[in-house]
Amino acid sequence: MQIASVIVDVPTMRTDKTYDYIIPEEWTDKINIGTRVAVPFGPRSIQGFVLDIRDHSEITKLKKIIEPLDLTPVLNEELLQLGHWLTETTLCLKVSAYQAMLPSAMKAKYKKILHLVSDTHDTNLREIFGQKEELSWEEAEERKVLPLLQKEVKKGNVEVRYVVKNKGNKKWVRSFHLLLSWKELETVLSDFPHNAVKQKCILEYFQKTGKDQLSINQITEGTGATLASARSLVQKGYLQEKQEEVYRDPYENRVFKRTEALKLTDEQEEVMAPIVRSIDDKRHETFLLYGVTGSGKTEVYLQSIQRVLNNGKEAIVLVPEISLTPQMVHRFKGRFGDDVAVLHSGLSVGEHYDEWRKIQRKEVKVVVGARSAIFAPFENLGIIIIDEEHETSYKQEENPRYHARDVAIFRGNYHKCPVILGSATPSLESFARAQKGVYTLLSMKRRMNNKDLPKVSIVDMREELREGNRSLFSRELFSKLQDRIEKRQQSVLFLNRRGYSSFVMCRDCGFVIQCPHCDISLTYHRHTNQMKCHYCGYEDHVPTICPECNSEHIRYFGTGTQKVEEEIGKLLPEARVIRMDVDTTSRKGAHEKLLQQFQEGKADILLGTQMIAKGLDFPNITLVGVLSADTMLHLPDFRSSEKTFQLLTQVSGRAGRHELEGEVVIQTYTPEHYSIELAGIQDYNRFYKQEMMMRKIGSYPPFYYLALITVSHEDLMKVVSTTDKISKYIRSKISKESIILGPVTSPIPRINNRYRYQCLIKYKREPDLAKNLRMVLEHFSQQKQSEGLTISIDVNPYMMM
DNA sequence: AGCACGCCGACT
DNA sequence: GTCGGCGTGCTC
Repeated sequence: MQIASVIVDVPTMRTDKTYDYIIPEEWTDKINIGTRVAVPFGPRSIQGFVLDIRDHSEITKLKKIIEPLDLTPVLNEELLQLGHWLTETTLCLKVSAYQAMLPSAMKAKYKKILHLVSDTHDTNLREIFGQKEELSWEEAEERKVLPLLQKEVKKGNVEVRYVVKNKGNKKWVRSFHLLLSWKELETVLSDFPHNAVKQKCILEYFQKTGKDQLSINQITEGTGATLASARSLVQKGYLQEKQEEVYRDPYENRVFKRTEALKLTDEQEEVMAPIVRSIDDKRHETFLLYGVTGSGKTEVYLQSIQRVLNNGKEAIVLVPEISLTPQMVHRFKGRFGDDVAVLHSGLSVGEHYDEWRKIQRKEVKVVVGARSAIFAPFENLGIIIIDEEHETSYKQEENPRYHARDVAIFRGNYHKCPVILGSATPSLESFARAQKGVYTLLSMKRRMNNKDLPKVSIVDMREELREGNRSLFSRELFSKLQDRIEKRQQSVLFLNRRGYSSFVMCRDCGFVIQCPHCDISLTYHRHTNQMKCHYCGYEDHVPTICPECNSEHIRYFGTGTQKVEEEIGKLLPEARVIRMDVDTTSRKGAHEKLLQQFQEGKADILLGTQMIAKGLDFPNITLVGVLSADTMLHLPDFRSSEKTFQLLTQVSGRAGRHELEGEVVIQTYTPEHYSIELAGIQDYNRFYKQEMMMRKIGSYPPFYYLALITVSHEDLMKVVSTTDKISKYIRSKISKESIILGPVTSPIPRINNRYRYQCLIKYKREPDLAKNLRMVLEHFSQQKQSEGLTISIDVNPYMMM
């Protein structure tokens, strides 16, 4: 007898272990390690992952697996190992780890069904069920017969069945297959009964198109006939009806212009050499490809991948979500055509699932995608590339809290293949590792067009104020904007995060309206004239008088993209502006469309947030303006300088990428800050040195590793005491070289009426830390359940909030 | 997570 | 005396 060890889909600590089940005879060849299965668990049935198959079990009262949910295993040996490693390093549950590796379409849905026991003659029950034997739980609830039926369940007249729904994700199309040869068809048509015109039309359509298979849509569109007519032909034995599986193609009807490999520059040749060596030697090596904006990193990626494909292997390319712009997709599809699958959050669940299955069925060789694409189920990986390596979106902010870079290196090790981390502004962690020789540093210092980096001027906005300029634009930026419009060149205006854009404040007493449930200020939204909390979703109208001092001088402050747009409208009425922010790009495809319009020269100014910082590569952009460089500098985050520097450098890189020279204007209230000053002269090396010094002084990464424990509960006292207990426990278990900060309040002390406290651990080497942190989770898991206490642990956090 | 079992208050 | 509240504990 075969026994399967199964991880069940119940995301709690107490069930975070394998449960043994008997594999029924009829499934022995279908159920393998890595297959998803439906299993009984208590009174219900749920989904599980088979992790192991053995011939005995210590458990005596074993149940049987209900059925397999896949024909081929969804997790291979590598992904199983990877899942195990994920749970160990990020302290997450095993189910969460495995689920994170699969498309969300594979997450089971459960359905409860009330089933009428067959020998019941109760007329009342018969009436409720009607002709059917079954009734869905939801329907019973709706018809308000649930309490009655529950009583019948106790009596044994009705039973509750639990069904694991392997969501019908595949898209099927009804199609008809011609069973006649072309010659036979001709004969049949020549003598076709006159009372069946539509049927004749269908056969003639087959003849006309010369296809031996047509979908029902093609038939109805081509002939006006209906399904019934086609079915009649099936009856006559001329056609065969089939269900054909089709992929939903998000890039359907799109032609990608085929591109050829470009001639590499000397610098590109130089960095290619060690990468190619690593590919050909089948040796794992992590490269940090540090190349200034416009130095041609993408071409290096493309040609490395070509090399890998020539060796019969596969490639994963990660790009940050926001830069999954059509431009990047175009370049990959253009070079590798149908060998490319694209995975990103803009796809529907079904589209995502289809792309994933193309990978699983080995129908593609290259994946371009956001963070989770790192789990693409390739079995013969030859290279992993992470573009814009420094981007924080590679870190998942929910369980499992993994960093794609770490997963990439795990997989690179497994497959003995190179991992390339590319950036114009590498993260300090990566650059430090490259300096230490852990990664191999490859540099590209020149732009491909041999143009200098754009000229950057930093404008002190305090000075502007002193001179009486209260507008959003400095005189310098404004005159340059005017100049570009006259010259019919394009400009990009960059504004920081929407969340910090505008808040509501009283001008008399300075009172800022905060969320009643969270300790952060509410954001003003122009289109609804409401204030909204970005953490809990609370919304309210803007008050007409200040709740604090009753003054009427209450208004919104700060600068949102909408406000800038209005101001441009006033100052430069002739300028055509395209605004890109969360509001204008939320509709599917809007992002792409707006960029398209800008590219076609339908606007003079592109105004936007974060999302326009990357990937823009239009020849006519000659001016980039950053309206306020310091908004993110003052965030309570040790990486805020790094983020500011990266952002300013990336944005500046948008200008002058082609023939025309580019200029950049950065407006700031703190021009003396090193991250702004050094971004201005685009001096990464000096920034690196300066920032490393700051990190050393603050005992932050890359000098120390971090682990952050956050405790939250409605009761402040409980939070403080729990965090204190945890801090004391960790202190007792950890070496003297490590630093523990806590308990301290979280940078956002309250979200959704729950108080938040933290304990931050800074360490260099703590082999037992994961074990101890797991102890903390286990120890408090009981309290967690009963009292609603939440404890989250983030190893190597990126968001300190 | 769900669900059963079990022990206390407010009702026919 | 019972219906139903949700605290506790378990699921191979």
